[in-house]
Amino acid sequence: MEKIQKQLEQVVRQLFGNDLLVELTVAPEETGSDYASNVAMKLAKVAHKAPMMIAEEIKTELGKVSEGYTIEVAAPGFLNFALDEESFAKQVAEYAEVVDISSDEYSGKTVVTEFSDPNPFKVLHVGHFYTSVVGDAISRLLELAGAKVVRANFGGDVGLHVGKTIWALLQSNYSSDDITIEKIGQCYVAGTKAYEEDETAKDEITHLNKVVYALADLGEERSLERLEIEMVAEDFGISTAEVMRIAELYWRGRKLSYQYFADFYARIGLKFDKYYPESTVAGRGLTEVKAHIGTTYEESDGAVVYRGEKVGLHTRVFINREGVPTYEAKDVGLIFTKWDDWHFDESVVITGNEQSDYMKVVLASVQEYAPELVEHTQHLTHGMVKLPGNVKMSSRKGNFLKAVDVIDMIEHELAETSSEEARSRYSSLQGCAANLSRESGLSSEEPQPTSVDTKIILAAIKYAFLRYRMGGDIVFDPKESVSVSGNSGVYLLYSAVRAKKILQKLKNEEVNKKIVQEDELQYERKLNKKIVQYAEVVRGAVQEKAPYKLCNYLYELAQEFSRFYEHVPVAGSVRVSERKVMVQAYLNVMVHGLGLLGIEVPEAM
RNA sequence: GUGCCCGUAGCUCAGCUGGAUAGAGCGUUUGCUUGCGGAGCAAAAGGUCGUAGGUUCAAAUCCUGUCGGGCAUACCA
Repeated sequence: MEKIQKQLEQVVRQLFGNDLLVELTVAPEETGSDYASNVAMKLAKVAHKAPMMIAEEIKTELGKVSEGYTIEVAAPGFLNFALDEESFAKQVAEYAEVVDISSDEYSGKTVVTEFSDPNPFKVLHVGHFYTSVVGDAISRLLELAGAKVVRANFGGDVGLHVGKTIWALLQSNYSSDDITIEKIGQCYVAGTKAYEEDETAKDEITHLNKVVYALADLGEERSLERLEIEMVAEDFGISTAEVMRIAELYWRGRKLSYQYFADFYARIGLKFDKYYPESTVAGRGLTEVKAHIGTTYEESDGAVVYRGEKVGLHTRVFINREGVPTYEAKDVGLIFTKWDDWHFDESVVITGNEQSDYMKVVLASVQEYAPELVEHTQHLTHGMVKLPGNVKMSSRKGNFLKAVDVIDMIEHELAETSSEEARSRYSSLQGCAANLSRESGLSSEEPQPTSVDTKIILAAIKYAFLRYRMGGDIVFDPKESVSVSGNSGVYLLYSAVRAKKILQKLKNEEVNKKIVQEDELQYERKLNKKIVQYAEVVRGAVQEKAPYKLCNYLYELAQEFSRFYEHVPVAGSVRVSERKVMVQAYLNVMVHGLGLLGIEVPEAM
């Protein structure tokens, strides 16, 4: 394809002295060709000639150098290219050997990807699952393109939500020994409710929040020292015993939270290179913002704000009137900290789209005094995860879908299946759901080696998240995601496993000649055509940081293989050696592509 | 009010740096099981691409208006 493109560009330049962008696309099926170009029609305007005539001229000229393909002209001026069997065979044979599509677009570059970003003291919900899967897939794509990727995770270990939670924990008289991640989650909901409904509670929480900031500033060790505790107690006018309790609850809860995150990430096969708790960047953010008061930021109503209106945005508060840095200032601190840590060539931040304008304001402010950091930063956003039927989830009320619930839901869906036949078909999946639930007790930060069943369920979920274009809300349908047919991860896995089975069979093959039907060659050709497009698709997916493009391609590829599988015998055929190459190439591409999505292919299903 | 995102088949989505008859899956209807695993394959029905204009040889795609939905819009993250 690249060869055709180059030759075509050359001819266009030669004939028309014009180096406009020559586009080569995959030709529609009915044309019987493989690739198509519309240059002739684009040239019609500048050359003042009929498109068909231009196309014919190009065809004649290109025909002199063309090799391995034939050219046709179609109304109203398309140039269609059909590859010879040998050209296909050669390319497919390369994929059968090894999938080598690494590009150098990012070679030698450092990219920091930031995603997932859960807050300690809050529960991981389905949105974290989604953004984690998407962020990891994008990271993998960038790694393939040669980048050194640093997966970063930014989370609010200080902030109002912590104040609310600790307040409720104190109200419930919990000690640091008997809190669990579940109790913390419940107390966050209770604390939020009190904050909204009870003025006294609101004041207490605001005050408590400042105590927590002070303790976090000291760090775990110092904040538990007698001398420091006495000073904090004096500063905030509360008893040393109370400070002690708060400190213990805080550090214990924080530890439980980070362990809970690590456990979850390990279960889904993901590992972060760097955690940036907000407490570790808040100071830096405060310093940067304060240093630019009067130039970039200004004081207003006792707070420090940035007037986004001057660049078409809105005003946001960076330091509130209590002197506490808001999320804005912490994000400023994070940008500088990342820069100091990695000197990134690119920083990719992935969050929900509700933060779109927020991030613009933060970046616009930093742009004024550290433009080089902002120029290398890209903010990607995604929508919310919704359930079928437009079910809304509210995290404030606590009635939302937890990340682990996703797995439970699938288990539930499977159990609902009523027919005897289907039940037995699903039994292995049920087992794996149970397996995953059990694994929740594990506490290793390394990604867990996954069993066959776990691979299937993770594939189902990850694929269900990744197949949508990023940006808008997505609908997660548990039923469809484990669906054994259609555009699902399970379907892709199944098609790959079938290919494996064919290859295993061929190891002890007996030659049993079968006549090759004419239509079999059509299925071969279609499969080959699809396989050969892989490198191009990956390039596009990397460029646009769009894993969904890869998903779409892999699904179409699996479909093409399934058709081939149904209609074309491999074992025993006189074309067994040629077909073996195709199957091997298909399997290699599928395994490689799914790998880029963070999905593993099991040996059997 | 202002800004951003979205609107394509009953449902969920591709297609959007303009190109050939707008494509998939689910669901519905109908076929295919001595066969490398039927967790599959084949086929049918289903569309005024929200709507009205404009630009162009050519518009789902670009521009403008408009309607509908979502998000953001000062001390949460």
